[in-house]
Amino acid sequence: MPRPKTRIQLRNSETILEAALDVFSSQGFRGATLDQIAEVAGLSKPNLLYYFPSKEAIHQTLLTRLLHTWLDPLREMDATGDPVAEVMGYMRRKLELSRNYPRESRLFAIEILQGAPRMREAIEGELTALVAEKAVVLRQWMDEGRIARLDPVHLVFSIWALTQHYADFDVQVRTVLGEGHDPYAEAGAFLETLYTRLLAP
Amino acid sequence: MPRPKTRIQLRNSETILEAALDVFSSQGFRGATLDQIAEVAGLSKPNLLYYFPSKEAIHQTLLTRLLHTWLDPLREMDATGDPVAEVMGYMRRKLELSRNYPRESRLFAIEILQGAPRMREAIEGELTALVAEKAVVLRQWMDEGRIARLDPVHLVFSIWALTQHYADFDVQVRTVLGEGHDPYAEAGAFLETLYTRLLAP
DNA sequence: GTCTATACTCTGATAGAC
DNA sequence: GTCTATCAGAGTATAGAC
Repeated sequence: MPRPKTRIQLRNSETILEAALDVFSSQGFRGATLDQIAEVAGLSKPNLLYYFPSKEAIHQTLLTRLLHTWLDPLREMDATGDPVAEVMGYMRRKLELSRNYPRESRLFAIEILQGAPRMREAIEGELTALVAEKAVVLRQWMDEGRIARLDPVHLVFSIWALTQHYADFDVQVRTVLGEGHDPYAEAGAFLETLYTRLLAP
Repeated sequence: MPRPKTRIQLRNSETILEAALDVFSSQGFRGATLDQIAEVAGLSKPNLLYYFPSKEAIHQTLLTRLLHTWLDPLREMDATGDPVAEVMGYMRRKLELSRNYPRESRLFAIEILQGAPRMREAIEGELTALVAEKAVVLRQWMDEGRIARLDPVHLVFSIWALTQHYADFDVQVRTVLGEGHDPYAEAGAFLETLYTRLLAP
């Protein structure tokens, strides 16, 4: 039943995807088992395979959905806005994404780490195109002297690296910080300072 | 044969670990199979299990070795040196580590991403202690006005995130950059600028 | 639509010959 | 020390009852 029609089908599909996100993001594709997903979803294993043709299909559905969520913050960076504010806004939106969707961040990270076997197409297409488009905008701002001259693509990489770190390495971050810290609040303040200093013309 | 004695035993153990690093770092613990490791190592599967008691033991050996390599660059940061030069030096050594040991970086990343099930102890102990020790040094430098006042732990996180990104997300980095780029050379230049601006008092 | 039962494959580990 | 053969368990997927 690849295309759910009824309300129940839709709800069950969502329940499965929600459970699958939980398991795939913490165990990776091969580490995850249908048993685990079924348990989290509160459904039987064959029932999972009634809604999705295979484990692979569940995973693929998650990845496809993820890509849009993931690229939206960059897409919103506006060429007509104030340059520093736009880059800072992008950084903030990306950090919020890490805070609010850490499982999605880890799902994405595991996929890329393992060589993007199920996402290569999207990375070569949509993602690369978007970065290229925004690099033009950034370079324009640099040419106008409105932000510091930097490699625009590596500037984007730095935002990815610094924000996703807090979701992907959550265990390490919380362990090193110890009790009584709000990692994302502190990260927000730190990154605010970092990019203020970096971007100043 | 947990403790290799002869030269042949030592060489075979190393061959196995080398192959295992290849496979574990690109497939994760569960994604990796003994068959794959055996194939890469050019040995038979039972022969692997003659040298190591289990798949788990191979993995554990890799992780244990890894930790020291991983922490050395930070350990070398010298409290008596020039502050800016010391932080920059640490960043450079860490980037070199990503360039020269990308598989180790990915092995570490996958482990943390999945909640550090086999490394929690080391993170809670050795790693946290080292960061705490170096945070004192950094804070001292800040108090003396020799580098900018920043959260020292998040400063360390930023170095981890920005350098490891190039190893862990290698596929994405190379795809987005396209042909004819040297990611690490460009990263080096970018990070040099970033930390020069960030650390200036 | 959902369940029980099961087929079939993969994989970690062992036995035993050489 | 290394190999062939094989076991036992886990895991994906399907058959078929209800």
